[in-house]
Amino acid sequence: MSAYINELNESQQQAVLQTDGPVMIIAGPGSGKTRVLTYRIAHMIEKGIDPFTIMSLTFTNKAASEMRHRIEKICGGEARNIFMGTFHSVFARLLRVDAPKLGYPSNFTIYDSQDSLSMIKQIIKELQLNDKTYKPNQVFSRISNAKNALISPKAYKLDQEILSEDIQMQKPLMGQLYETYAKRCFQSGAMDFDDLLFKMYELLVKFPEVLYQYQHRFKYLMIDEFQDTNFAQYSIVKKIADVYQNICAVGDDAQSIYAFRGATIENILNFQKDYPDLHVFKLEQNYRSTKNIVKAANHLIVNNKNQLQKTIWTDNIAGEPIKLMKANSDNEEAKLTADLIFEYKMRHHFSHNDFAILYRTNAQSRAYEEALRRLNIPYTIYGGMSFYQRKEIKDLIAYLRITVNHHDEEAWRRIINYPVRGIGKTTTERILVLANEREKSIWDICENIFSTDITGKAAQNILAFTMMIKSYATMLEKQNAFELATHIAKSSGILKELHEDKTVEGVMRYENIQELLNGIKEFSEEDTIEEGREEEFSTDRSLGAYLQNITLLTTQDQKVESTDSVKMMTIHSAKGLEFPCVFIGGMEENLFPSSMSLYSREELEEERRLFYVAVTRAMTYLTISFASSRYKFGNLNYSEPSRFLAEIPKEIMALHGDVKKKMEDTYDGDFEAPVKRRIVSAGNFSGSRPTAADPNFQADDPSKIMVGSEVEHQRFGTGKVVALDGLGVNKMATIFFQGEGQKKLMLKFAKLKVLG
DNA sequence: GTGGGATCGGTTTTT
DNA sequence: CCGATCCCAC
Repeated sequence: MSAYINELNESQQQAVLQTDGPVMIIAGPGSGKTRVLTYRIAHMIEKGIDPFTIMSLTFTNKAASEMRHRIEKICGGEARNIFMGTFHSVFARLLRVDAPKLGYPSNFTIYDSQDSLSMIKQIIKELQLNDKTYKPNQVFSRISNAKNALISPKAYKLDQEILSEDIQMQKPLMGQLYETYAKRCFQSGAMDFDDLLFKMYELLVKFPEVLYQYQHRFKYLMIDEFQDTNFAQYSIVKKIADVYQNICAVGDDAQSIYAFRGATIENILNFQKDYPDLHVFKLEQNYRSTKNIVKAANHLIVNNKNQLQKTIWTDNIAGEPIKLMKANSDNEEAKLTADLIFEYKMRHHFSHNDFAILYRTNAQSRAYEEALRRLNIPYTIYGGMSFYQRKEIKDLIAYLRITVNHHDEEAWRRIINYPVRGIGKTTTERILVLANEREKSIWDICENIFSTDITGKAAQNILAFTMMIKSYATMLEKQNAFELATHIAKSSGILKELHEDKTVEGVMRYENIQELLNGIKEFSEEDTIEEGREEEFSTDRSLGAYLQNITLLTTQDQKVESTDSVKMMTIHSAKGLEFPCVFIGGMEENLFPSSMSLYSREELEEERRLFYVAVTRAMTYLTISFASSRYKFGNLNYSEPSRFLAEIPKEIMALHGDVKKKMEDTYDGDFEAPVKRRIVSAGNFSGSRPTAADPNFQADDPSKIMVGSEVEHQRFGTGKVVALDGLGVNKMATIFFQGEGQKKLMLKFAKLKVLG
């Protein structure tokens, strides 16, 4: 037995040594799962199994490449041949070869959710349906669920049960929408995220020879985070593993947090049914966290009825109690957190990397950002609006996409008149109608624009556009991705347009484009595997490969400069990670558990598992906070502490004493009273003149409003502007003002002209 | 067809 | 808030 295996405990060793046959590893948080997986593959390779025959599905691409490096250290360069990545990226790679069998081009576009949603909106409009009853988001998730359950449009329309469901939800035409959406994606040569699974399955079912080939190539399969796989994913791996049955599922039902995406614990139960001679190993010893943290986690999770039996235990020290912080507002919560980070850092000599702030929703990051910035603490936010979703980036990418795949309808709609080239709504809509009528792609219509009733200048403009794209396409072979992208950015006029915009945002957008180009440059020149990137594309440096790569990046794959920084992310994005010092914020009822998840026991239990995941990210220090009043639209109450807090035993919790004192300092002793916050209706300003939208708000010259200005509100009287916040793209701003006799700040929205 | 102001609506989590 | 969309004047 190799030396490294001796480092493992008994159950870990057993899991590593059982390389053949169906295996399930139930691995609690911090139980050394990654190690077991790594050693297991290393052991297989040392045993003589060809790495080329191993497929390993991980949750992030980064996890895959890290694991690859670790195996490489043990076994050498052979590890390169392991087929590794996320479900989506692995299938995308396979489909790049086989998509033509299904009628797709091999350089098919991958639609991200924005593209999908936009397509659905377009279809709803075309079918002249009311988007109040057919809410695009709901339609999208319904379609997504169908695909994840491997229900085709045809099957969907034939299913009486589904139909009656849809009728009950007053959406009898869902089937038609699904069908149209699928058709339009197909005509655009595009697959959405769900298609990568759905089409993969279809491929295996429709083409037995392809299935045969994969079954005999991938003799060993490993699936990490098995609890978060959905029906489609499971069905695919099961098919591939059908001949050799060397399939190893690793997961933890207590950490299943993706039911909303179709993941189901059923998969774990089905796995046991599908493979009766299954070897099950349980990893229950936690090497990550203190006794108190483990205890808290165990006490939480027992409240879930729906779970497999297991007890996590640890030999680690008891550690400090779990700190509970109460703040008056979200901003206060963030400030206290930042203060505490500063303090911990001083006292325990942590580096910034040792801290993580976890929250339920992306929107919560804002307050933390401000607070950390004020203390000059460097931070990195994972997730939220990613770089690649920014408007200017998507615009340029749309050009690249349509160059690689001319039929991409979403890309076309996005850029057909950007920058402005005299092709208006009337023309675009006519082309869309024609494409539908003739069952052709939009590109086909544009190419033959003179065989339509579109004439004159509009037709000329369309022609010029198609010529331009064609000219880009001819460069695909001669120039590398970077040269081509740069050329496109310049000659399409995007760069010029942004360059002329001298506002702060305009300059930023320009810089973003430059950054994107730099990224493409790096990609097209690199010949070694980069951290967080799929090795599969390391040989393919084409523009098409680049596009596919970036759409399938996970939040954890996000490239971070190697700076020492506090990490901020949603709990979902924190899966698989650990930090010495963890802060969980926003523990208020309706926020966590989310008000959207209080309809059924299952949903509530998923929220509890989510909290469980958050708690078990912590190694040494865990601080949980909630605010007694949180800024929020609508009428939800965000002031009650989360019910989950009551499930942690009192004896291992403590109110942070220093924090209490700080709270007193900040509020002159009256910190007990919740901050009164009112949201006043918007006051709009057109140029320098106020409109009548908020008659309560008066200012002599609103365009001059700045910090310190005197302003008047009919109900709240006169006051001084204390701070301005926001000033986003459409120049909406929040005014905080403080009036006489009012101790608390008020919120006010106003549209302002940005000065100077 | 364009650009801007005004208005409305929506908010969980992610590949 | 922030984005999408409607509406209107040029």
